[in-house]
Amino acid sequence: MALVRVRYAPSPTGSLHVGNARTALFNWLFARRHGGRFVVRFEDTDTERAGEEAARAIIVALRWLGLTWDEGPEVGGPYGPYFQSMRLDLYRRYAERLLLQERAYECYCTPEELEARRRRAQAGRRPFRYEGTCRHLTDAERAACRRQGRRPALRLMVPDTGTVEVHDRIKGTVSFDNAVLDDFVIMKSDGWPTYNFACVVDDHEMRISHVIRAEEHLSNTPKQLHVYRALEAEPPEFAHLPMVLAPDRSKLSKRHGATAVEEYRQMGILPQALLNYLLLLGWSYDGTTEIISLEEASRIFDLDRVNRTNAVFDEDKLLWMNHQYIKTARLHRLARLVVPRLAEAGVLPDMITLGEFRRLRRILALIQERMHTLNEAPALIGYFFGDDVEYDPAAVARRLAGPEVPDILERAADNLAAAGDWKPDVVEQVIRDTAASLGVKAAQVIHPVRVAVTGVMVGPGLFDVLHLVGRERTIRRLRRAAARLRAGELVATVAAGPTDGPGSP
RNA sequence: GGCCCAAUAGUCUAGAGGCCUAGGACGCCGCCCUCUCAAGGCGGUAGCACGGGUUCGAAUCCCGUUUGGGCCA
Repeated sequence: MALVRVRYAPSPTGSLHVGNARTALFNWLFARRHGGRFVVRFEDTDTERAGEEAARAIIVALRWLGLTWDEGPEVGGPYGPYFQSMRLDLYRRYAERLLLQERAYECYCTPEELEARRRRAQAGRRPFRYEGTCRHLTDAERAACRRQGRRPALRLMVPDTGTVEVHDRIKGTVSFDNAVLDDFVIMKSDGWPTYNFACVVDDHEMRISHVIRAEEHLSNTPKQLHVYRALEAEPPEFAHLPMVLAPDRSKLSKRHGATAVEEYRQMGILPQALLNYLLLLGWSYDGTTEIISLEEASRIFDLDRVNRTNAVFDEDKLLWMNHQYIKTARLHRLARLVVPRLAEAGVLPDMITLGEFRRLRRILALIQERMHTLNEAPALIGYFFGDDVEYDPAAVARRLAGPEVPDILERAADNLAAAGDWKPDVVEQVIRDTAASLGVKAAQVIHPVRVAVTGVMVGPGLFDVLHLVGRERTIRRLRRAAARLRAGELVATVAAGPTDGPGSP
């Protein structure tokens, strides 16, 4: 195979959509797999909507995902610039050549005239197709139009018989009747190229060998093939990816919730997890293997295992995938990821000491397998920090409501204060001894102590929790909770609160 | 409306004529483990859109219908 050169060519009209991220990923992987080059360029000829800000957002998102490009914005390359709006001269040169070679012609029909014809066709239940009105204008007629102040668009001459065949790596051979095509516009009267023209000129100029893009472009491909033909250029290979859809099988849009890579970043999704999830949307390795790193994927990915059916974006599975990556993340890395979110939640200061960082790592070891997204971190580990805890009313009602609870808590506090080394197994022994001396089951001590110290009913094993919460903090919270219970504070809160549990003994 | 693509459980997928009484995963349900919640282990739920062909034999090939998606308008 000749040098593989692929491109991701987004239109900068918003943030990076997850469907587009998958397209970028497949291109990136294909380039890696075949030792090729991955090019990024912005198709910003739709001046109304395209924006610099959007381009920036897309660049940031691609960087965050780790989909680096060999040529493109910010990195440059031999075929730049990589914004179509900066390549207008090029399109004009190509267009002029086609005009000279009489493969394209000037069209002076105004939008109003075309619209009228379109309506007439619709009324007659006929598909609208530009009939080549201006194909055979004489020089004099053209001059007359220009004198009226009309500016021409440029149309490509398309044969009206025969077929064009798209040889697609994924769809197979797809053929289109030329009869359904018309002499489409390649340069608009305002001097800007149309999508199908600029795209082909760029792919040709940039020596793109494989065009891997979403299926929505399949219907554009016959037109593009006509442009290649007119340019006497060799078309690249095409591969049209199935679409990524919303749960209701419509196009994934804002009303379905998060659609942008950036939103998933904010939700606490890891880039590796998002990439892995996206990889499985339309591609599979053996039908069984699911956890595949980018590195691994870049060795085994290929187009022949891309399927042809549209896929629904399933957030539940993404969350599961994220959990897989969080579970197995190295603690050091996880800690670094989580610090900003803890700071934001006010659990930790922005800057923490090395000692605190180390303690955080040990805390994370306890909860990493129950964390599905990074932003669950504050709720999961907030109680390891600070003086006081917030009590979940339901937890208080369920575990602290009994009349014997204050005694149990104080007894536990006393015994823990007198304990030897503050280690998990020592803590465990003390708690079990406390239960024994009180003549109750261990669970009757464990549950109230957990709620008194952490404020919630759920969490890792209690002895590990107490160990890392720390002796002083543990004892302080136990005594304080006992006192507040005696004063009727905590229970009163519950009685007045909306969540009144059964209040078990 | 015209053209194009597709069709395996709620979702992602394996399957390229007999290996399929259809495999894996998410979700959901149950059990085990257990100080709780997770995690983990075990088990379960649920599918070849429909109708015709071809063939000794079809999830797999062909045609049609239906449904979904895309492009153009």
